[in-house]
Amino acid sequence: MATMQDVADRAGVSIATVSYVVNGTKNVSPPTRARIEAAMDELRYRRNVVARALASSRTHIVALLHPVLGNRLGGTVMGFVIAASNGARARGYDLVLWPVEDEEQMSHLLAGGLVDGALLMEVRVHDPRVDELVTSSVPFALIGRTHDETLPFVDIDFAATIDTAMRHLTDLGHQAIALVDGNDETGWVADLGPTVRTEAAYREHMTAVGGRSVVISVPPNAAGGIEAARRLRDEAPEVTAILLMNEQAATGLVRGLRELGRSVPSDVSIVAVSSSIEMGEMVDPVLTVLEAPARELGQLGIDALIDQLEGVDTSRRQVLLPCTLVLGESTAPPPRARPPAGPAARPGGH
Amino acid sequence: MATMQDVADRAGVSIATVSYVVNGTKNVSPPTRARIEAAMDELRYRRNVVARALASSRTHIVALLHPVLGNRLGGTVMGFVIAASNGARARGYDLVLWPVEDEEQMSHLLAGGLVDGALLMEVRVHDPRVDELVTSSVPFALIGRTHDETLPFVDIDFAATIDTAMRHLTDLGHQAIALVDGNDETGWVADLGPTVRTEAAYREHMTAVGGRSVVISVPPNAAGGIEAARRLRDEAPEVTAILLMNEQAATGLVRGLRELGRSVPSDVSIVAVSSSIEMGEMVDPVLTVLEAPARELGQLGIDALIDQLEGVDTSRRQVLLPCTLVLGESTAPPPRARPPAGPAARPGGH
DNA sequence: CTGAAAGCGCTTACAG
DNA sequence: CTGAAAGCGCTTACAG
Repeated sequence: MATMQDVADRAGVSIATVSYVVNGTKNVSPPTRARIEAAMDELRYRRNVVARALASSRTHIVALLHPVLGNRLGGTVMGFVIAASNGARARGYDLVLWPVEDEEQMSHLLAGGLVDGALLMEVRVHDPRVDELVTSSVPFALIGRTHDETLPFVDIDFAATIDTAMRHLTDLGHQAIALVDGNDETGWVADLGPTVRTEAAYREHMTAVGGRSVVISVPPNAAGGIEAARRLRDEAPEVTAILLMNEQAATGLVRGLRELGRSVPSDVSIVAVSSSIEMGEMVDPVLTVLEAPARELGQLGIDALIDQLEGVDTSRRQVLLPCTLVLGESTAPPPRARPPAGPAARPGGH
Repeated sequence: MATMQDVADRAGVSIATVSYVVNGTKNVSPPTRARIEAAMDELRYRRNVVARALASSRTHIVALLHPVLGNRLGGTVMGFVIAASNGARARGYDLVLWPVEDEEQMSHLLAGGLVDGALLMEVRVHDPRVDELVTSSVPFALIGRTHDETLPFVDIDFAATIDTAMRHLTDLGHQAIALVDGNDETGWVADLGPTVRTEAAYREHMTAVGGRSVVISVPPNAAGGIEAARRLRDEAPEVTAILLMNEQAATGLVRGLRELGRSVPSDVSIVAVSSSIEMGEMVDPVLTVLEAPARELGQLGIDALIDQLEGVDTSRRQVLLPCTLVLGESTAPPPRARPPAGPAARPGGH
């Protein structure tokens, strides 16, 4: 591996001058620059990133902190990770994945000086990692928000998203709408920003329209979905539409409903919130989803972090993106609102 | 941030001695060691990993090379990434995610000296990245195999896995068994090791038992599944069981079959190969799956790489792990082999 | 068992 | 426009 000194020798200049052209930090006369570039080509020179990091005290590496607990499936998370990784590279940074158990381990890692900053995902409403980061001096960016909404963040606009979902269902004629979301033994899922904010937006909407809020929390799996169907029958049989914030329970829910004699969408409609088209297609009937802007969030998150590293004031940057409604086959008018099938039964008909 | 020099000053020793206790590279007398450890605690010393990397020419970072093209959903990939990341940390390494378009970009990145080695995923049978790596001197490990089976690797044992699947189906009484796998415009999916090896093992099995091989390749989505159902009816109506190597087409396949009047599992059985329990649960009926050992592969892959970095001879290490059969609801005896329902119809009955 | 010193490959004021 | 030189914070023969 050729070093900068090798290039300097071959071009007949000092190592400093090579550094200037490699980094574009100072003007170098065209002839000198040409000689240096030729030398670099001939020697296939690649600047050693470790040496650069030590000398400049900037590693150009950023960490993506992912909680070990939360390795949920979900195309959303994967899309987000990949977008962040690509976005970092596009700006000359590398993304390292750091599985972080708790805030203590996090500080430990951050103190090693390997990374210039950190990007947090799966942010909880009460997130000790964030508390630790604000007291430390490590630059960071959040995908999601804690309860402290004065910090910068990029996140899904849950209010707008739930609004869209509700409008879609209301336009179809639904009034009794329930929310089915996720839960686990640790309480981790229940404290996630998306869970909390979706529920808040849902309750707010129901209160505004004078309806009753029905929230059912079940584990993120097929059994959870079946349980949700049963509890809905027992606790709120009037419900004709479900907001689903638990994609892994989707198939179980459809199945549970069917086993109780209710089919989707003719008896009950389902809208999956903050999901993906791919996940929606895994269900029969194909789910109507509010597609999470995973790639956009990944990109915006990494941009916020890198902007900050490069001196841009991001302290006031708070970005909210809504999910996009993608119609599937799981939503339809509620039974009573639907016009009867044949002309014979049409009320007030001929 | 305290430096090693700060620690040395406070403990009244030289910086070299501090380095010896930090790294455990030389014996240090108990009293000296105690003084140094106290100083480290008091100063909250953390060794600067960048400086260590430059001095030792070992960064303790390894890259996980993931093709940008192949950002497929799939719990398997995510599980594997997380296991590799955890496994690396457990051995004192960090994993960086590198989205790599092609082998040229890969070499470029590797030349920067940031990583000690690379772990490849989504290995294709003809993989230019691997060709490039063997000619370079960068240590690497493969999750998957190319056509060149003299290289070390860790991979799924497709022969054993297909064997298990076939035995399960054969035990139930199936004989006409088809393979439905994946395909895309680029041909990328078709060249993936798992696709190629599953098909080879399937054909071999069918030939051995004197059956006809039926292979249907469709896009990895709901429409693909529906297409597969139609083609099966047209091209091989005798088929009573399907090996599915395309989890994203699963729901479409079940649905397509049903729309053609064939239900799962009473008319047609399905076994999903190299899938996950989570994905199987996304389908109704819950799929019988051959669960991929994602976490084990991630762990073994990272271990192979790190062992190599630490001087262990891994040149002969080839590990194959079978998938595990997890029974769902999608497999049952074929229609004709099943005993009729009531005693009235029992052949040879009273 | 401990230390002085060279060196890893760069960046960056500073001087000319 | 170009260069000499200090310095980033460690590791590692080598010497004692």
